[in-house]
Amino acid sequence: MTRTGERTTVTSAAVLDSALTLFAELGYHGTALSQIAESLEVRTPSLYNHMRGKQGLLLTIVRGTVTGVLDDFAAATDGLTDPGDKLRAAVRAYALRHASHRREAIVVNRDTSSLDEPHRSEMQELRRRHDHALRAIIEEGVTAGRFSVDSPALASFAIREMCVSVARWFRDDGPRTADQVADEYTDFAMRIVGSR
Amino acid sequence: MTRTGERTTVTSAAVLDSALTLFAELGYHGTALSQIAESLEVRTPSLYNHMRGKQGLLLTIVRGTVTGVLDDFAAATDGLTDPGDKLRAAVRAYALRHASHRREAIVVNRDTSSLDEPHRSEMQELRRRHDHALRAIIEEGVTAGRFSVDSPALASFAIREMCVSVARWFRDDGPRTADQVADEYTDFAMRIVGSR
DNA sequence: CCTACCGATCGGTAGG
DNA sequence: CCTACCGATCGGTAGG
Repeated sequence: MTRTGERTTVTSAAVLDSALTLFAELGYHGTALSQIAESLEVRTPSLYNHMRGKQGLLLTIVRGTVTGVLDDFAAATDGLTDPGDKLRAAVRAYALRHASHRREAIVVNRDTSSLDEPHRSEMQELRRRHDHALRAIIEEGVTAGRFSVDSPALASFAIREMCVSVARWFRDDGPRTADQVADEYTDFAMRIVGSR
Repeated sequence: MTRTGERTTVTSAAVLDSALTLFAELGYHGTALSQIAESLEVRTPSLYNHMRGKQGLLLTIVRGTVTGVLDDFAAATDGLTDPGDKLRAAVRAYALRHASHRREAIVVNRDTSSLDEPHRSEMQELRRRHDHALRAIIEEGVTAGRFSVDSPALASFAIREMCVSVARWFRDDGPRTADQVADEYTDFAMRIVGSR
């Protein structure tokens, strides 16, 4: 059935996946709906059977990713009480996500600001929530005398961005698995906060 | 002479500065030349007396920044032989630049890929050169038994992106000076590589 | 799923 | 520095 010129019915998931790839590569404003249509071998108007519009695609991508990050964080740290254990688990989950959902991470980081209001503010608020949760762990560790860092805020920024960068260079066919990278970045994070 | 409705003659530098601000805020593809013109209180065609075109603005920004990064690196590490000293100096210069040239850093990181060929490849090559130089210091330190890190490549990525992130949150009117931030990030870098 | 088409806006040029 | 204007392309709609 998979012969040349075949006609695969387009689905919402396929449109979203194509948007994800193109937004990640060319940016939201650098991608035309005609390119998404072309990659799916349909005409642009046909896309409107599977999406609300260009903004809708971006919102779906961003919302799904930021809520996923928050869910990851909650699941990873659930039940843990030691600040070291919590930081390790939180960073590991965050780094792992950036290796396994590279396109999503790139789009969220570059294009969340291209969302129309009120969605932009909503999504930025959700991102801040994760930011604060990570910082709280570091502050907790400092207070408990387990971490040694001058500014928890700076350490938190540094750790976050370090993880985000994984999305930009990780390759599935590279020399390291996502797990290995996540482990190594977790070690970096523990070193940054001076864990002992 | 600075009364309302005044007519300040537009210069190339003014066009570039306005482009820098708008590209950093809205992205290259998200910025229209009409917005740059509006911010300078002239009509769009007038811009062409001071630039080659939109691509020319982007190239000027990117080229100036990446060569500046390379020059910073050379000046900072010149004459140093100890890997610890070299890494400290290189990271300090890189972090400092991201605090003091925020807009440039944001544009280079987000929009270098929007450059037309052959400039895109040229600029990416220059960025790689800095990348390799930083990594070489780490490898040197590991070989000399001064640093302790599993993968110099991963550590190098982590340190670079950590510095880049400074451009995204640093404020001149914030609680920390650029120097203080650079110092703290340098310490983070030394911790990441396990300097001893 | 398509063709036909919309108004808006884009970067850029002509010509003064 | 401007007005006038260019072709191209954008996201999206009508209507089937």
